[in-house]
Amino acid sequence: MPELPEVETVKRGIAPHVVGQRIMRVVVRERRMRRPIPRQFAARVTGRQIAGISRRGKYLLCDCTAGTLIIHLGMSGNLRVVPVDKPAEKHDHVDLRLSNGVALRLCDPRRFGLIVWTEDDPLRHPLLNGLGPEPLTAAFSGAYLILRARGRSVSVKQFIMDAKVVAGMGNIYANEALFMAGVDPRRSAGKVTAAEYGLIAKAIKRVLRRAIAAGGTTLRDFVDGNGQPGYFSQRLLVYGRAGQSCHCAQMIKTVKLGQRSTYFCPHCQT
DNA sequence: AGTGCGGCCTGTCCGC
DNA sequence: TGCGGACAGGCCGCAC
Repeated sequence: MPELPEVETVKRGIAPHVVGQRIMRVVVRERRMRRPIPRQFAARVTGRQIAGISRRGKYLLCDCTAGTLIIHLGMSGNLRVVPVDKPAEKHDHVDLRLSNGVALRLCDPRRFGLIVWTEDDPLRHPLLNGLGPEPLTAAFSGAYLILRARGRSVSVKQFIMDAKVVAGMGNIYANEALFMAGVDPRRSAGKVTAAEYGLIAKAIKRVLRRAIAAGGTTLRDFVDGNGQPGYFSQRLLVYGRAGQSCHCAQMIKTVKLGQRSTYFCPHCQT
């Protein structure tokens, strides 16, 4: 499931193949995504040159001449560079055929993802407008978190998974970061101390950087822009490890917080 | 405003 | 072997 490190991995994987290329042809095989792909999509996008690829939270931004493609991979999406004549398989919904003979192919079995064309400032687009700071920037810190957490009663885990608080934190890395910070995910966000938020912010940055360095986390189906899995799953400390022992020898527990599976060590996280 | 929950969607896995 | 159901979860929209 692509979270921030996986999207960053995809971005780095596809960039060398697509930046500077022209979109010669757009093939839409399935319009039903989180937002239906409009009829005019192909006509709007065809002929544009790709100037660069960037990322905001879990959104990929494909900066083109006079417009931007905003792409989200949802739960199950992947974006790959393939030879233009490679036959499309099930769930290969969109191809962008490029001037260098490759296609950028969007595949998304669960169709939770989206691809949107905008000619306005993409960062002002309703999809991106309300996003919190990027976790790997100086704007994201313990001081910022304690400020935002004032009066919040939700669990600290739900709080750091709130995209309005910080962009791009998904379930896996929220669990890992709280373990690394030694903070119990069930605690109310408003009652976590400033010192603890300092640890949480540092842990978030550390786990995301490490995951990016490992090429992301592949649990079942994540592959990068070249079809390669990520290796961070081997380094997960608590996620998916209920019933196994923590390094402290205590058993890792699981509970549901906001409908999401939550993993923690009752001994290490207080 | 903040909170909680249902819905979207398919593949996988488990138990019967 | 087949089938139903639970689960995975990012994000949105709705109700309170």
